[in-house]
Amino acid sequence: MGITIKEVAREAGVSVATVSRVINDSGPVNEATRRRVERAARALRYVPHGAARSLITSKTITLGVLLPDLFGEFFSEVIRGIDQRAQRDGYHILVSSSHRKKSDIEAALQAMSGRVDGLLVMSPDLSIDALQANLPEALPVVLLNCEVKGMQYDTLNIDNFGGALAMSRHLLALGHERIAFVRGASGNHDADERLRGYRVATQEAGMWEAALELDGDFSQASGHEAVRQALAMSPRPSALFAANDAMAIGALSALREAGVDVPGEVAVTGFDDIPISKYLSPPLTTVRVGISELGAQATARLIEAVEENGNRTKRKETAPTHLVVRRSCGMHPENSP
Amino acid sequence: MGITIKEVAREAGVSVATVSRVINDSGPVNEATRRRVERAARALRYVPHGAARSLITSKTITLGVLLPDLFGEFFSEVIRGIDQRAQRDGYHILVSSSHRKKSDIEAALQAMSGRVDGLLVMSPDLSIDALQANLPEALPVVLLNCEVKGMQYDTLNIDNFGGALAMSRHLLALGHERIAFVRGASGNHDADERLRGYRVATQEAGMWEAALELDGDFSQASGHEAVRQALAMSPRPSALFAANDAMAIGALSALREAGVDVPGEVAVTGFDDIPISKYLSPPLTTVRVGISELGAQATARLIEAVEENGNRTKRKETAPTHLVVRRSCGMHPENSP
DNA sequence: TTGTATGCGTTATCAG
DNA sequence: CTGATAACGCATACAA
Repeated sequence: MGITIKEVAREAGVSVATVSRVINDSGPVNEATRRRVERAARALRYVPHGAARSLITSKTITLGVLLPDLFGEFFSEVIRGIDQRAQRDGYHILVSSSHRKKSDIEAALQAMSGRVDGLLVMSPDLSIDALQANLPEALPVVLLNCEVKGMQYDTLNIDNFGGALAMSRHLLALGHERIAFVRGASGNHDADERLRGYRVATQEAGMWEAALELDGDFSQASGHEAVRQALAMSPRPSALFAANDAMAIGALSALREAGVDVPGEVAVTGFDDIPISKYLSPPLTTVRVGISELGAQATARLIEAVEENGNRTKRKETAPTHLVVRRSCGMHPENSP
Repeated sequence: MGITIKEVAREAGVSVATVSRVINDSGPVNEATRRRVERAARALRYVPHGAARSLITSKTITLGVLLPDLFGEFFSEVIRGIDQRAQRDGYHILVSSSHRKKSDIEAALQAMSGRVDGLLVMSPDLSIDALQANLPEALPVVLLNCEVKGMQYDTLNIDNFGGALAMSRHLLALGHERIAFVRGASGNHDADERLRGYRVATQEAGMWEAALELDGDFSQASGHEAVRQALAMSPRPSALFAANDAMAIGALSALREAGVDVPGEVAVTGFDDIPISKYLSPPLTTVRVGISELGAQATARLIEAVEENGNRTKRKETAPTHLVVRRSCGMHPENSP
């Protein structure tokens, strides 16, 4: 057990109230006394107990972050954006990831209660119901890239559909007639929407073909594998649109191994715009979504809700906002087939 | 404010003690009563208040993680390793990063107190003194990749020197006579040690030359820039050893832009072995350190210390361990100049 | 099997 | 300016 405020008070010959005033710089305190208290605190290596503090102030200066996984640069970027914004406003982040089972999520949610002032949730598999059932009524929540089922929570979504649609149209405009698409993880909301964008674009151009849709799971390895299938097709696709950058990178490496010229023979595009994309050769063309900004923006919204909540203004006087992050395509692969 | 145990007790017509027993499954309780309590709890959406719980049990089931930054895949991997291990043992992680100023670190350290059961610190710039001054006496700490100044804390270090030494010797053994080295961030402990390994190897072979040491700061951009300098030299180096993978990736892209064949004309090697390295073309040769395992191992050690600490066994009955993570080189670039 | 009462370390509200 | 003292929400000896 550490040193408590009580021991500091005794050491300094004052009451705990005075020590508290000195520590928090709240209320008036004689300069000499202040000095005595500070010296005592330092001598004893006193550090205030966070949990006790939270209990009485009902503030934790901490934001809970629920993530599905921590693989690859995508989540790294999201966390970075979140952390940066949080830090800027003096908040910490309590991270919990890799929740496969529903019970895991519930446990995490429960464990967060009383330890965080707000919650940032990015869990495609999580239902709103599960959230509601395991969350204290009053906790502000921002949903990041979750399927919006109700309107009760603030949400922030990547424009998956629009991005994929625009990129597909772009490729079509370049004259590509056979565009292969590497799907994301099955059942994943992002994956579904991107696929939908691809389908709408290719179907409206009369270029859709079931065989051109390749399996994938967002991993580099699956992108690598998809290329093998694509190369076996005849006629061979002239463009490959991967549902995320990681798969595009895997695809790129497989194409090189196979001695296929990129983008000469096959154009490759991704989705996400993770930082490393710029340093690949050739630079990966990708739908830009501003990942870290996404995290930062969501965090900003959450903090706003948290502090607003602090004013006990009945909460929810402001309607939930539903933002969609616009994206732009890196319109790069100028090679027409 | 959320629902408290008291309200559940009233709703169920029992005392708070009974509710507590039901929630924690501690102590005996009549089956019928249990049912009543559970129903009441569910009806009210009761979720125990974490801070209050921590206060009385002096357990937070949370590990604090102090990181210097969150850039790139390296830290992403470290966090992943930490989080996985933590989760496996039922702990959460409270992350705090980007501490440039000393005051930032102190603030973070203080804010963690009472909110975590142990601390994982990876901060090359942090002095042991600063740690001691701002940490409760009793908090278990594991230092990850920090310069070991004293023996008071458990530490886990990458074998930076050994890895760089081995890689440099490997390149020399392949016949390279002019090996350029891209330094890491100045003042960084890891960077210094890797540089030292390179120097010892090249000097003992009589191949060291001041001009071959290039500036860098661990960023991809700096690797990119370093290549421009290297290419301007004459005679041109036949190998480039970057102090981390990110810079090696930047170097790779610059070399491609310049039309230089890798590894034909210039061999490129890195340090860290971040996951993406495998998918570059050509695959990046790198010193393998098992980043996520590093995080996992450190976490395991910390949890051990935490739980040992729980038994109030006076703490520190076990001597601090100082592990050095062995590394191996990816002995890949078989091209001799 | 259940309830009462105490205390965890702080901050906040009042008197003095 | 300072000091008692009551919360905060919960777990737990101890009584019943």
